[in-house]
Amino acid sequence: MKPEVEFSDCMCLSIRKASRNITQAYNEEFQGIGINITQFSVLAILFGSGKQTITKVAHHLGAERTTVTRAIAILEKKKLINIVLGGDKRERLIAISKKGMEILDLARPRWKSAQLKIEHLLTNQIDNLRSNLGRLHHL
Amino acid sequence: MKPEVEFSDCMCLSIRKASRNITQAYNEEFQGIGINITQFSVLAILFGSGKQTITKVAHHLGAERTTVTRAIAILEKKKLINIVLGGDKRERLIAISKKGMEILDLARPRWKSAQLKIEHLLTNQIDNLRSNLGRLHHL
DNA sequence: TTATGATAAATGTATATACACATACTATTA
DNA sequence: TAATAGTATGTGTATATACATTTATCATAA
Repeated sequence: MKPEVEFSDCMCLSIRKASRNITQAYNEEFQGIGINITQFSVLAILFGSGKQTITKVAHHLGAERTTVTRAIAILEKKKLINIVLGGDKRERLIAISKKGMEILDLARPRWKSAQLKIEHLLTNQIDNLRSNLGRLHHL
Repeated sequence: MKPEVEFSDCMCLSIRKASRNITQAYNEEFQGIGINITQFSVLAILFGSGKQTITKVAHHLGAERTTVTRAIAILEKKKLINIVLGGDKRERLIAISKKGMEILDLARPRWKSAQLKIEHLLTNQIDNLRSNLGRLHHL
């Protein structure tokens, strides 16, 4: 009683499972730091690209704007960012705070450690994988 | 003012972004069907492997048990599954319902279409990618 | 048989994600 | 200038995910 379509190779299941696993691996490295990989990625972008709107952060991350809005709210509650109004009163400009910088410094080696573990696991295939993932822009 | 660690190649960001993109691609195919790719995957497992506990469904999916619990609740509300108690009263045995079968039949070609689009996009690299993703078990 | 440990599942809480809709402000055009 | 279109953001709602805790039941050992 086999279905006409073979479901066991569903790419969506594969990628989502991998995404969960990798996310957990990074978050384990972040234990005790006070942020997770999501928050780290926002702080890293603010550090690297400076003060900017939520919409721009979302573009940098390739994430939904409203998803970033919720992430920003969490970072604000933790005092890891500063939010100021610009000339355009629709905008809220987000900047990493002093406390955010301190935590980012703490987190960087943890991120690097997680990154190296993944890279080690995927040796020689990282470039392939990254280029595969990059193609997904066009969906 | 470059950080010591290059963050732009974060594997976690890459995979999560890809996961969101792929999930959206599948869900677009499912528009109008009444289920999404998550629900489809549960129904497909119930169809393929028969009546089983939530814990076993979670194992099949490689997902958190409590995540599956919430997914089951949604499928139950939609009447796409039947839940019965077995001899072991701790267990709830989940089976696909008649209505679930009908929707699964509707959804199968949509799934196949999404799958083919992804595979086409990743031609010749699918096996590489799948084997990469498969390695993530060991994290 | 009773105490204890193991197992299946639900629930509470926090966060991540997507989409529809609402709101406020800016820019442009008639 | 007034009307309209566009932009930045927030909020409501549903679902996905993870982890801690709780509850019910089963299995096993004293």
